[in-house]
Amino acid sequence: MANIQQVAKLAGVSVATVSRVLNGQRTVSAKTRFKVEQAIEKLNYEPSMLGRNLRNSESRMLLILIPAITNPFYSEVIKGIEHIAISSNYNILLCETDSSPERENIYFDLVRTKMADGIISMDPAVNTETLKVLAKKHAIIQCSEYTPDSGIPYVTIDNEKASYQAVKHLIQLGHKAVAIINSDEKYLYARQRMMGYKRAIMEHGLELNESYIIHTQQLGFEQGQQAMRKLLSLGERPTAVFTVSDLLAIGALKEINNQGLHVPNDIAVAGFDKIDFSNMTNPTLTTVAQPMYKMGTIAAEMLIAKIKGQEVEDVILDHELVIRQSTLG
Amino acid sequence: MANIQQVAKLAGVSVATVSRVLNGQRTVSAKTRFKVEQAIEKLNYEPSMLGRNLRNSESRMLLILIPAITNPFYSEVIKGIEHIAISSNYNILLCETDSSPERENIYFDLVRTKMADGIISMDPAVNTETLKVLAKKHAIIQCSEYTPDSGIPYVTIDNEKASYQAVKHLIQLGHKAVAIINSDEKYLYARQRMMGYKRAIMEHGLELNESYIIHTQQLGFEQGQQAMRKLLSLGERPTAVFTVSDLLAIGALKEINNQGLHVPNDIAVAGFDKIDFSNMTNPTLTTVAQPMYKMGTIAAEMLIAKIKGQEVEDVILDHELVIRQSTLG
DNA sequence: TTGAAAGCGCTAACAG
DNA sequence: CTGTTAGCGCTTTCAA
Repeated sequence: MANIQQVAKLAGVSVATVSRVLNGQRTVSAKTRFKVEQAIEKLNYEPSMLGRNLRNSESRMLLILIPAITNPFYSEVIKGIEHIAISSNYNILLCETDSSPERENIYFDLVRTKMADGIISMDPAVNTETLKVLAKKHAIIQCSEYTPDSGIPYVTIDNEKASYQAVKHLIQLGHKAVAIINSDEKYLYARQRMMGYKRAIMEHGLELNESYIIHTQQLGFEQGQQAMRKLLSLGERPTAVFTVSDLLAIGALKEINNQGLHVPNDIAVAGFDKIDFSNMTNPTLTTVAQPMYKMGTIAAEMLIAKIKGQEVEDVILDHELVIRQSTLG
Repeated sequence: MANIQQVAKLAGVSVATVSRVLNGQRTVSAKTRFKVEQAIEKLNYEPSMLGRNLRNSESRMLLILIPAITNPFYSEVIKGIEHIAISSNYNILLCETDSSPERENIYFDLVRTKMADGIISMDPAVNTETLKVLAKKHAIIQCSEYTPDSGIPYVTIDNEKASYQAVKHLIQLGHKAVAIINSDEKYLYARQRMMGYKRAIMEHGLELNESYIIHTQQLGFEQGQQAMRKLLSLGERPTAVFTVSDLLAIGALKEINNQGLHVPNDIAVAGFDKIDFSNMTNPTLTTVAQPMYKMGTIAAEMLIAKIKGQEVEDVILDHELVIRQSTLG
């Protein structure tokens, strides 16, 4: 591997000049530039980022924290982040925390040790205290889940409203027994979506039935099945179910089918996220579309701005209720 | 941010000694070590990887090339890679090529510029020629899709046999009209799986019907739907379909349902990969299980060995036919 | 327009 | 057991 010295020698110039050519500075004469380019070509030279990064005291890496890589919601957001990162000459360090604090801490070290220039945290289970401390010295953005009044900039949607609209949709279809499958309310989004649910129930003069409120530890398919099983075992079972993730909804769908019931005729189901799979089920799933890709691009732009030392504002993106077969009674 | 100099000064030792403590060398007296640790603590010091990496001429990053991050097959493999990487003190640079050569080349630059120590390529559409050239100077492993006789080590499964077994399973259920939805045969795995299909057909004395062979450009849900639509429009439609990905199978399932037919009674369906979703469909999907996580761990181990300069052998892992509802007539 | 030289933060060879 | 020193490959000031 050639280095900048050898290029300089072959071109008969100083390393400074080679560096100038490398960085496209205009203060190099055409003749010199040509000589340098020739030398670069001949030696097959590629500048080492190791040297450049040390000198510039940056890594040009963005650390992305997600709880689980297999969750399609995150995949889509990451696509957006990647798009912006690449065009700004950054790369992505994708890290799966499994919502484990130890793992999380290993990854935080990446920014402490300068291996990453900033963090986009998408993990609802992130240790907020650590994050706040870290945010004092490093560029950090929260995406989707956030920490109010922490001073850490975030991009998200209006979860309360989204949830309200989904539940309202179910109620307007004539449903009076509407259940919710929510995740643990230690998460902000879960609390917000619960508020939306309750507001919709109240505003339409329905009764809040505690047995129609199920909490799950995770947002997966199995949890959806289990939760639905509980709901179906009730004396008076709900006629509609709103779940806070599509995976939960797909699990619920499956369980309803398994018990010989029909969606939406017996029970209507609405999910959240609009992951690709929500359109592959039978029936297709009514769901709240989050602008995942957009969310990713905005988060990346915010982070890069923050790294540059600019001030950034919180962003709340629009969502959209997508009505499909699972609620078309 | 404190650096090693400041720690040395505060501890009253040389930077060399601090470095020794940092790297856990035994040649430091307990007393000195203690002083250094105190200083590190007090200054809240974290060693910069930028300096270390330049000095060691390594980045401790592994570049993972995948065609699409949203494909659950890759997510699972990545989990395996990540597990090994983390325990060997490496990090993952996840790069989505979209099977685009330009994009791919940008990522190859990461290894050329020392931002990554090696590559695990999982992209079937990777430019083999470039990869071969790169492999002369850099550590490269292929995972799942590979290039025979290229000298690039790989980990994969026996695609021909897997395909053969799946099709044989369908035939043994009594099906005589078995179709295959395959991807473009410019890919090795597609050719191998086609061979397995043909062998199964031949060995059981069935006739090879060209109209039962469909090729798709991608492995997604929509392509599965479209392919199935073609098959269903045939005068004599197949009674069983084998697809080379679960997403294709799920698309096929959907299309069959849409046309008012029943799986498996009217048409049996078998997929490939055993992604999580293959168990969420209704009916659940018969599929060939690839050991995705295992494949990831092996690929990572191979790559790290290769980076260390060791010789590595190709690995062929076992697969397994998982029989579920979609073929239980 | 160009070059000399300092230095980013670290590790390791060598000397003591 | 510990310190001195060179140097990894680059960028950037300063001077010419």
